[in-house]
Amino acid sequence: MIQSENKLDIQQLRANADAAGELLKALANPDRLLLLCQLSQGELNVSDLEALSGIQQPTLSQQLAVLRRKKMVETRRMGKQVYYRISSSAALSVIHVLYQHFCAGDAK
Amino acid sequence: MIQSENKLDIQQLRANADAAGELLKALANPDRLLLLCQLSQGELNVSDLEALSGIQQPTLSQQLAVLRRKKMVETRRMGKQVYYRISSSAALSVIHVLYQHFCAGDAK
DNA sequence: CAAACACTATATAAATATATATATTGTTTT
DNA sequence: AAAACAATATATATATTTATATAGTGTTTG
Repeated sequence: MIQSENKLDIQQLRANADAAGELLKALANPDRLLLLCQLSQGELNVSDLEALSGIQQPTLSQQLAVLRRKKMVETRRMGKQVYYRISSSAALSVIHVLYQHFCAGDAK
Repeated sequence: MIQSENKLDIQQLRANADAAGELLKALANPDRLLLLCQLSQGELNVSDLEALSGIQQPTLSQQLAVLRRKKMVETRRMGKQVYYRISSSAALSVIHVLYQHFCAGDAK
């Protein structure tokens, strides 16, 4: 039955689109992109991120909380510092593509 | 001056993050992703998109309007039909990456 | 030119996200 | 144990997005 196969395809596609949409919503904010861009170079603690991004502390914590909640990052505590790293390979892939398109031409 | 160089880097990064954020915001919705996914295979008119996506007409028009406004797609009229195609290469790149991560394992 | 068709626009209520200020929780140092 | 430090949590006003209903525009057909 072509009709029902087609239906299934749409449902499958929609499920995928929902999942991909969740990922993009987690990334679709300049602050969070900036943070993930820095983290794509390796693990950093919150003070590092604050200095490298120029994001003020309350906003920083709020946006890091979003990234934690949406499973984009994982953390590890060492003494007073909390270190962040990217935990989503899909997020990392998107960050790389964005880097190509939006940062590749920048002077170093 | 290391300090001012650093400042410049942050400003440049932020400008890039703003631009990339605009792109992701345009994509960060399941309906729009589904539409762009279909369009990544080639040009389609609105009736095609409605059938292929299962999105109801008013929502479809609203989301197509968003994609037009944000310059993700371009259109061309042929008689009564309006044909859509992806006009943003950055969007296309992101769609491809998402396909790899979220659709690659699907049964055909 | 009127009806049908394909599509776009407007309106509005509800849900989410953002900006910003303030308070709180752990950890180390003295 | 108190002070200082690094980070998280809460609160709230504003803005943006989404869902949904309804109206309108441009094109072809009879």
